[in-house]
Amino acid sequence: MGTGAAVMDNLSMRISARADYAVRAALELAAAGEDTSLKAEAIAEAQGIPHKFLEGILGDLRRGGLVISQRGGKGGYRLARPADSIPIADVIRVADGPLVSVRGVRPPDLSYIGPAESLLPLWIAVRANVRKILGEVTLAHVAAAKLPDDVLSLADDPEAWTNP
Amino acid sequence: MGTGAAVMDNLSMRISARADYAVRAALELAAAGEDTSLKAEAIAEAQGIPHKFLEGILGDLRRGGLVISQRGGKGGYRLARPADSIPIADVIRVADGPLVSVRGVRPPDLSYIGPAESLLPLWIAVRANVRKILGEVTLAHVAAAKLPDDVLSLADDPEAWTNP
DNA sequence: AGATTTCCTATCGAATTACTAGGGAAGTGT
DNA sequence: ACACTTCCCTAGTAATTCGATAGGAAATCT
Repeated sequence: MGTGAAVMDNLSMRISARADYAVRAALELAAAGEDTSLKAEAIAEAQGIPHKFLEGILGDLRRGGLVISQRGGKGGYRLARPADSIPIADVIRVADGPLVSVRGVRPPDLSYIGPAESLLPLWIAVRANVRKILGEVTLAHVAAAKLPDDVLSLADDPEAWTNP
Repeated sequence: MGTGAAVMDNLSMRISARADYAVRAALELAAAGEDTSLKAEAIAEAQGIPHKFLEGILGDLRRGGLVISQRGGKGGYRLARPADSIPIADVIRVADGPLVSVRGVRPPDLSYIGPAESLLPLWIAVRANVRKILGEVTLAHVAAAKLPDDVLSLADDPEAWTNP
């Protein structure tokens, strides 16, 4: 579980508890295999996620078509597709909902004037780049601890781990 | 304005009003030139930013060493350094805090277990990527509407402007 | 002095986030 | 039929954050 500084945050890019929990739950399912069902309680236990909170998130994953559920004694959740066909981006999107915004306004609706005119293409570029990574890396990659080389090389740069 | 996709859905990437306003104010100063002072009210007017709100943001930029202020009749704000030596990342960080966070915690302070172990390097890679762009593009680039080629090519990909 | 403009503190409502509570619906084994 | 399990749904809530506003003190110019 993530223990550490309870500092302020929230800047240009932030991954919410919901998104983080959703990905970790999906990874647990990926590790169990496409044909094995896990109960919400077991996932919550394994990843240290509040169980009732997780239930809501798993509901989102189900409605998003990423996960299949079954109730009753032998019930639980399992992945709807092979883990190598589910990018991390999908999980985050389904759990966290529509959420690309500048000041709560969607980019196409922004009007920048004067010297700020080129700001929009910049935001778009950043977003495209983030999506390139999270759309390329799948649950299978992370669960097997085998990230694609280009992603790994980004993370290997020592400067990437420093503060600001 | 381009009314392209109505739902610019996607990953949890959000630029706060504070960060957006801070960058736009800095761009206005960049356009004015390093030696020209602009009054907060003038910047607020030019960019359509609530003037009292902007005052607080400019205070942050000053404390962050990006801007120099002068009070009194001929006072105002001006850049502390040449516009081509101030990356957008610096402005956002100073105005809004760290650039990327997971659940309010900065990536290096997270700890993951089980199949989620490789999540940390993934977040680090994403963060490094965001930093690469926003650390490369300066106020001068945006104010002159001349983004670096590699950034421009990312934004030019039509798919970058569409939905999931 | 008098006008101007930054600077500081304090407050506010609305929204969002991360969770909690309780109970009903659907499925399973005896 | 019955008990038990597990998902499913709706509400609520405490804490924080966000965007914005107000009033006035301190500095600087003419």
